[in-house]
Amino acid sequence: MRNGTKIRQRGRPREFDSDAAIDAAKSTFLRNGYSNTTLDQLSTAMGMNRPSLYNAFTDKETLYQRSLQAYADNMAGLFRDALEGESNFHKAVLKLYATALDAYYSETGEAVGCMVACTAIAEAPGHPLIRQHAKAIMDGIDALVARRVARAVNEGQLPPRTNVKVHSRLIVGVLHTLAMRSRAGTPRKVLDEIAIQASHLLAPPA
Amino acid sequence: MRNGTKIRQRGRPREFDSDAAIDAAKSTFLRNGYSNTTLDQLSTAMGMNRPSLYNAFTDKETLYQRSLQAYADNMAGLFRDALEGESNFHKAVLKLYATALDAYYSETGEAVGCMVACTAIAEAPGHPLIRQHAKAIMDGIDALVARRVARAVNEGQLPPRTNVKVHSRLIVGVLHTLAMRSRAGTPRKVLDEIAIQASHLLAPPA
DNA sequence: TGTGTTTTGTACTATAATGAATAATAATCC
DNA sequence: GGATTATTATTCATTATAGTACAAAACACA
Repeated sequence: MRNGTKIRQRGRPREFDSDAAIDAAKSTFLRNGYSNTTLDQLSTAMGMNRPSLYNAFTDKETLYQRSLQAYADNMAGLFRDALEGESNFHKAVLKLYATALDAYYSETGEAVGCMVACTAIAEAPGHPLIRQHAKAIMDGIDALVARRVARAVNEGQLPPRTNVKVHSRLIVGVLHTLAMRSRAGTPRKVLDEIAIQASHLLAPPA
Repeated sequence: MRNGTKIRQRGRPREFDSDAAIDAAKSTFLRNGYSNTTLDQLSTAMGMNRPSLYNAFTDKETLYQRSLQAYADNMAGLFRDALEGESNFHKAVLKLYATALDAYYSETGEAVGCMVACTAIAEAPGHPLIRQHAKAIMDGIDALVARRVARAVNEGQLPPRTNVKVHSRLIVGVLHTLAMRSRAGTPRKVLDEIAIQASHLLAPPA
């Protein structure tokens, strides 16, 4: 189904690139949230009209889920690279936070935070599917970090009695506050300080 | 203007209690978020029809701001009591987190998290006034905690070189992840563990 | 060249949302 | 009791929003 590797279809060819369209939807949803985004905004941003949009992505909620998953996949990749690329655990956590902040502040100078923490969670009580999806993504990030924490324990960079699960959730918890605060308008400099201090407490250097 | 201490007005008396109405609006907004809440839902929950609602509270955004402020005032009071009521800093932080979790899980068994973190922040990019309001409330909570942290430093329960501002923001940051995770559907037991572990790291006992 | 297939674009429908106009109602003040 | 004032209840106007019907367009295949 993905656009890059697709075989020529039978009928009239699509005039949009599926990945680019999802990417545009992602940015729109990330900025405006789910409920506050209209299909007109989406179809404009995605460069396709509503019937094409419905034909390709079923409806608003499905499109949101697709966008959310794309966002999560991308962020998980970035986080994994940050964590696994550094053998020093302290530096790995520092890099994790720097990577997150780069993403949270990326969109055209306006801080938007994290799509999961700042848009999906808001819809949780009213949209069970979105809640479950958000929960699953958060669990995935926890697990990603847990693997790195377990390695740090094995390599003696964290005490052997460390509760890996809980400790990972605390490390991820800092991502949550960074997301919140960035979207609230806190200057990046302040969040850099928080990230550095957090990495000292949660991943003591040497 | 508040209802409890009000002098008899001239015309027909109001049939609703202002505080109770705001409280109902608060619950509705907290659960559904700002954009996903309709004025019909609000007027039903508040037990008044739309014209009365508009007459009393101007419009949706103003009503939201009033509700948000009421929520923030209430939570700030609870947090202050939790922090100041305990002379032992570790226990104070534990109590802070327990207080927060009680609130995040309060509404009829369904976890709703924090109104600021989970509904106001979502609207931040599209509604500058809500963003500023949320930022101000978060700064207030930071300051509240900072006072308690400064006291802990003075009383030798934290090292003298502690960066009070940053450390407070980390303590508050744990509230953010608790809010996120509760609304995502994480069982309370898990969040209790996170809270305990966080208080050990951020407010070491003795 | 013609047929079948899928997408596009225009236009439309039904519904839901915010907000307001108006008249009836219930109190105070004189 | 009559005037004044503020609130309530009904109703409505305007806009916008999600989703769709239908015909024209652009391709593959034969």
